Amino acid sequence: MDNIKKKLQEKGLKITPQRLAILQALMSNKSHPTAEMIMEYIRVNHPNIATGTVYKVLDTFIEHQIIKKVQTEKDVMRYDAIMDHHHHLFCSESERIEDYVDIELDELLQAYFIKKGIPDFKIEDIRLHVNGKFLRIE
Amino acid sequence: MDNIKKKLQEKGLKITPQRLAILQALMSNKSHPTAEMIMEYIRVNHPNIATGTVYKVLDTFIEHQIIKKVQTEKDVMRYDAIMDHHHHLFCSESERIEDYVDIELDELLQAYFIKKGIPDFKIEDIRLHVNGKFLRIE
DNA sequence: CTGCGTGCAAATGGTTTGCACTACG
DNA sequence: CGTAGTGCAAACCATTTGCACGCAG
Repeated sequence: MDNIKKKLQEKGLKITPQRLAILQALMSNKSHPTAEMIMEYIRVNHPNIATGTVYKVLDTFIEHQIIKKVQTEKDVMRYDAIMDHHHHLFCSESERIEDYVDIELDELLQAYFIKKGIPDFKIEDIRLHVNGKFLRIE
Repeated sequence: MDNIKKKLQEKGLKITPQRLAILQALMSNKSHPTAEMIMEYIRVNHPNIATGTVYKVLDTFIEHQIIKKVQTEKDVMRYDAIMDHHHHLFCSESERIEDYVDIELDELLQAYFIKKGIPDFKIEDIRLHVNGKFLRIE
């Protein structure tokens, strides 16, 4: 929790109960929640938080690189508090999205593109979208 | 153009001027247009087409696997008529999205994941989101 | 204190929907 | 002809915005 406060301070952001609640929700919840899921989660301890505030706080976090938006084919945005380089596993049968970390793969890709390159394109970042099915229920 | 008609017939879809125009627009336009861009493009020859119709046609095409939605971080959907396996290059400075085909890479990835696998996950499809900058203006 | 952050409610904008009408097969 | 497809306009719904108030620094 102090960890969370420090994160805000480092970025020069004011510490407010709302921001703490939202960031804490995102960090405890690794399921890449939507704005609505976050609101539901924090509403227990934070009944009066406004919808607009949640979106504003999320935008602020994104601007300051504390969280990221996750791309999906649906029209609801999902948010991710893990900023280390990672890929995503998308379930083709549900809304489930999980992180996938694989340093070996990253090195393989890096080596491949250093050797091969893409014409007229400067690569900054490569993310895999792995679509498939989870075999274990969670 | 007959090619386009055949595509619709194969899927058991009725051939209508609207569908032909929309599919033709998508196939001639490799820039992954939004619904609005498609409407603008076909409005020249097709002034009376309804917004709702465009979305319905696009949804029908997606259902019948004639086109795909492209994932972006923005809240507008973009559409892609190229169904062969390919990856995407995203420009970090503009809205430009280009296709990236690389069989060698696909083979590399396939070999890698056959060997390594992902625990409790059955991979169906892997797409790279390559973020970066285009060095040549188009 | 001073202005950034919040709550609220109204506005926005891409997309969807319902229904009567049209036209493809 | 019968039904899938279209046009139109209203509805939807996630997200944004404007503004007055509140609270962190």
